[in-house]
Amino acid sequence: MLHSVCLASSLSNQFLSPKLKGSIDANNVQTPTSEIPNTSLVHHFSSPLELKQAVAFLIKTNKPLSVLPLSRVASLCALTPNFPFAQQIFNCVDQQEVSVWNSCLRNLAEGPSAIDAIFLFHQMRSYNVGPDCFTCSFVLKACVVLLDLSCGRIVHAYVEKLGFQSNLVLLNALLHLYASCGAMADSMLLFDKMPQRDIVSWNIMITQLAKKGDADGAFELFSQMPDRNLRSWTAMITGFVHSGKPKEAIRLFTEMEETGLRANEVTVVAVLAACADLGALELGRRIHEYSNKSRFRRNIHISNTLIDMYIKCGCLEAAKAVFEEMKERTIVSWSAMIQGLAMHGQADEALELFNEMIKTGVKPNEVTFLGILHACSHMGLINKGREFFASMSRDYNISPQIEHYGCMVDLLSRAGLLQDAYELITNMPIKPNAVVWGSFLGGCRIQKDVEMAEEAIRQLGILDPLNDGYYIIMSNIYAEAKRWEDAARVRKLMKDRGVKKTPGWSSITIAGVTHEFVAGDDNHPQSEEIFQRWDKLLEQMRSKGYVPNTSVVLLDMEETEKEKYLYRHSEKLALVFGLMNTKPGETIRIMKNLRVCEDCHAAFKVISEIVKREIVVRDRNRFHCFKDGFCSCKDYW
DNA sequence: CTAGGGTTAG
Repeated sequence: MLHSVCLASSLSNQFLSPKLKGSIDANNVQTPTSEIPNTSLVHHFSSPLELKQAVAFLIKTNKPLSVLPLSRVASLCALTPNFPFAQQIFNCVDQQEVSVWNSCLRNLAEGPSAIDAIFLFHQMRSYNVGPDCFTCSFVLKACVVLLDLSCGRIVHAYVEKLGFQSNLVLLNALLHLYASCGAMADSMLLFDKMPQRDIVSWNIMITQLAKKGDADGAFELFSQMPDRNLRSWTAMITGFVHSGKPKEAIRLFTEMEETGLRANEVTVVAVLAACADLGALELGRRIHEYSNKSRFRRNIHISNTLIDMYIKCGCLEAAKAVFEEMKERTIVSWSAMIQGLAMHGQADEALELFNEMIKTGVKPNEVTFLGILHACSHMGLINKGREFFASMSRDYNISPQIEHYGCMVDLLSRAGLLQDAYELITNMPIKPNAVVWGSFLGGCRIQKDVEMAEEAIRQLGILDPLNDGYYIIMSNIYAEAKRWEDAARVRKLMKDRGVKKTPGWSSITIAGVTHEFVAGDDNHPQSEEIFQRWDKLLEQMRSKGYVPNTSVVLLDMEETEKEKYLYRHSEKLALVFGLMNTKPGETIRIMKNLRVCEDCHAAFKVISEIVKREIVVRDRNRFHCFKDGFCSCKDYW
């Protein structure tokens, strides 16, 4: 961080004049004892007082002032007009020397106070010092950090005025700046009219387009570019992941490997993130091995992403193993692990981990609390949840965001405290969004409270009228209350508004091939066998006391018809297919895009006992791990 | 002497 430039030879003569030496009375400044070679103070001072101490220390101990890092001295003085010696010190600097300004700018732009670089740049202009291309480069860097578009435009004007139009480094920095400030049109315009481009120009555009969610546009550029390096591939893979296209990300990664390029740390992180989204455990494991074999095995980003990948693939134990063997952990590692335990319904362990984290001296952030609140919500720990919610602002000065309120509403309404939840919604300082009302609606369904649900759906009709999920829940609530006309009315409303129901699907991956099932699916080549196997299983299930719960079927029809529907739910098809195509005793892993259905949940518990297998289901909210007739969610979900 | 692009938890 402190790459200060020492102009060793010239500093004592040119920079700190005898006049200055005289102006600091070394005997009146408290300095560390001279026995300690206080290199840290001499090199790393960050306040005027420390600079004063450093100068006094050097004078007192008869050391050359030339060891002081010029750029720090100058930037400190330039930025601290109240410092009594600032002007004098500053006057000793050759103010017309652009390299001195550049050194200061570089340090500031790279450090935590990029805003000072901008300030210094303006001051430099007021001293009538002409910027050169390095000045522009450093200032642009600060502009990107601060998203300071207007300063960036000033620099752009200099670039034009000073004739740097063909300097690719500067043009690329401008591309980056415009795009990251949201001025994508300016960025594209510049990109289009650039006399020439290099690989960096293309990579910037790919990254930025993908960040804006335009993965197709990014891929078009990726396909067009004349040359690609590892960063191009990585940028595009990351772009697909961020645009919710993990399959494309993995396909591209495979293609990259075929060209003979080897993934580096960043590529590995991107691919692991794709595996996490897809639940692609086998590939994830392969990448883990590859990463361990490579020299970048101790990369903290990779470990963090591995934790997330294993969690999202349902391998809590593997995630724990990665977490345990990390030598250093960041808040991301802790938060990911806590969130993972929450997703798997292990609230006690999540809270334990939180305490351990606090003991280690790591400060929680807003994401950590989201994980903790999730844990409480998934296990119905009402008082603990309330306590943590209060604690986050009181003890850690983190004000709850809309997501935290969403968690609390979920926690309260799921636990049956609909009134408390409603009060929280109406009293919260932020305008409740669709997610908040959606959580409330979900609670209403569990509590079978039609009236409250109607209030929620009114709000949701305004906040998120195109989201099919809310209509489905409402219609479900009516259906469960046997209010078929109302249920039909909601369905019609949905149709009138042109809202399409998201088709539910479940998938299972066997030997690297992912098989997807939708409800009633008879397209799979093994459909007949699946249905037969299910009928056999059903007999065993009935003898264990399984009774089909036809109330989850929304349509008004005969009971036997309902059962038929029920038995063709996508998760059941995927499970039976899995049982048929894996070895006895092997864990079955299923993914579902929606929440798992109640009847399937009951059925899976019984089946896990009959077939003596662990069945792990990842639904859109959390994991259910079925084993010996029980589910890890303890039926609270 | 000095400059530009790709990374993790919700």
